[in-house]
Amino acid sequence: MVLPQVARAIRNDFQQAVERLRDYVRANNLRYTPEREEIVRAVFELETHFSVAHVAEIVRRQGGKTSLTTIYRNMEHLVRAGLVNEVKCGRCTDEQIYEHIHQDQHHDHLTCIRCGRVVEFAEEAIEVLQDHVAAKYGFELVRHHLDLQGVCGPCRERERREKETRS
Amino acid sequence: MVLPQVARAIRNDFQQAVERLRDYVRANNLRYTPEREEIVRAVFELETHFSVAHVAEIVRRQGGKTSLTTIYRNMEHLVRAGLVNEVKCGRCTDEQIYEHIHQDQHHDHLTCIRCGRVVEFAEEAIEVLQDHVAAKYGFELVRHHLDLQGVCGPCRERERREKETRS
DNA sequence: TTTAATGCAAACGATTTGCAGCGAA
DNA sequence: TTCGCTGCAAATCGTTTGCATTAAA
Repeated sequence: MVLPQVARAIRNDFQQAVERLRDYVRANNLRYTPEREEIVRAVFELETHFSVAHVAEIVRRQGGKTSLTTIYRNMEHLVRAGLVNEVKCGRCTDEQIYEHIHQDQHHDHLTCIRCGRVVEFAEEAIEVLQDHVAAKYGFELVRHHLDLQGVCGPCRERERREKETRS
Repeated sequence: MVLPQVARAIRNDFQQAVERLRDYVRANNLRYTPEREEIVRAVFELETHFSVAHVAEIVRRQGGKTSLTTIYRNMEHLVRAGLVNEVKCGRCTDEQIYEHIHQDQHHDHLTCIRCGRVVEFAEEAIEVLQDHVAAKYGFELVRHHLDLQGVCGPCRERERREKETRS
């Protein structure tokens, strides 16, 4: 069961997202279709990391019939509208993975290469250094992808035990 | 025309790579085939960033007839052998892009989202912070992918001029 | 001799595209 | 009424796999 405050947060994110989408649509002379709203609703039902296939699943579960094609065609708009980000993470080779953007807050990822667990973190000092680096090479930084990959505590522990058992 | 010192560097990298591959093959009870050497030779003929298709092209250009399938099957080995890295960069959605590893030196990427130019950089301070972050969450850091995306100087300049012309 | 490696063709799976019909503005 | 949007089916395209054959060790 979803906790009340979480439910509220999801609802708020969804409301904000719809708002943004409307602005985006208006600003670009596009059309606000029920399919688009259905997609946004599904997206914000999902955990932060999701694929197009996940979105389609939720859409169907909610009784929607928006086609896969339409979802694909709209992901690009959601990105441009600032609702979601494309994620480049370690084990996302086949499908493109996306994540919500919550009130514009930025974070990076720490991925466990054993169990796949993903931790999100924000480290201001790293951001500052990145700006310095970009400036040093004459670039104006627009965005970045940082994926730290390693072995998480539990997995290290497990591997330690396994090694012990073996010997 | 390739400068002498560059040619020498390429040759050295290739020699070292072959060495490594032999070690890897031996250590894993695999076989050292002419196809594998052909692939490594092609890989080190290429610019640092390349795809499987690029490798195939060079192989063919050099008169080799190693199949695409075999190249695919061997890229994984080259990665494990420490000869190349998989790269996760901004505009590499469709194909997997790889890069050479030169004497184990590490670097990150700064990509221009307009012209696609890629600058490699190494920033020790960022690496240190990454270790801190990983440690904070109980992770043992194995590797990371950092891709800074922005607009490079020339592209900003060009856009500035275009805007002027328009107005 | 053993069995990993190769090449070909077929399979796959994610994403894209052509096109006819639909509907938001 | 216009023209962007949708759905379907077919097309793409990078990558993987099954299988018979070849060759390294």
